[in-house]
Amino acid sequence: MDTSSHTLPSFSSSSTTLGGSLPLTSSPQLTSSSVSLTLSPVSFPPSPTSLSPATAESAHSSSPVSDFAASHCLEGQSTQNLGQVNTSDQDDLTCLSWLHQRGDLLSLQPLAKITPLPQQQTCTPGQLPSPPPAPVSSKPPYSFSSLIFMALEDSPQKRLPVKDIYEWIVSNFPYYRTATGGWRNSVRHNLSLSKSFRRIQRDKSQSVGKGSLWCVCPEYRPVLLEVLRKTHTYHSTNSNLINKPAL
DNA sequence: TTAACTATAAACACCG
DNA sequence: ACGGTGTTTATAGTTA
Repeated sequence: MDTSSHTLPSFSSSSTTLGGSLPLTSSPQLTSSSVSLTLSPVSFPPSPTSLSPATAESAHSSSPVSDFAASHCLEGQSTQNLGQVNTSDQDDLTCLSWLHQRGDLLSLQPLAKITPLPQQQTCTPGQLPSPPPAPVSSKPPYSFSSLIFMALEDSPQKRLPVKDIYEWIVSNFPYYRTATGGWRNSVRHNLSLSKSFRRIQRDKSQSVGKGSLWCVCPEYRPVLLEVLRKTHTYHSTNSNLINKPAL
């Protein structure tokens, strides 16, 4: 089985969340020149989730995500890597390196700042105001790849163990607080299959708990960011047409 | 209709 | 033995 076809954070709008059943109700917002993400406070009345801290903080240009977006540079990685995709990747049918060559990633329209969820404060204490709690009945519009991406970007070290990724998602997307455990399997599945994420073997001397640390592959960062941008654009465009509850 | 992609479920192996 | 983690396979749904 060719797993490569499953590994990319595709930004084709064909995903279940992005272009599929359109279960969404939240409205992620991407901002301007920093290509950062912000949440729309009112676009989706039944907005259950909000674009996480990543998006929220980006409004302040202070979150890891926004920092990344602004700098287009990964921790320990120079920007040159962003445009670099090795030959093997380019040969890959699923290679999305062309995205890196696009010049419109910095030309997103500015959007309204959002009000972050209260849970976000648990992740980034002291940085965000407390918005009213969002309903938990609707599924967030983000693919698991996006969720993982946001979680990793929001971590100080840009890397997290699976357990912390779970916690970040639950903290920022209340839907998953009550969702059945299958989504965790999906998270692990995504981490394992997606080229966007890389496993970092923990230093045994520092190892606390099980598992490895995961980080975003720098060359796929723009791709993941584009996924978020497209998600945002899609839902912004259709917010007045689509208001379908999650499954 | 087909390909591509994502979500979900399940099975299995490994490790602490 | 158990639970968490990581990998792999299979299947279904959706869009282009």
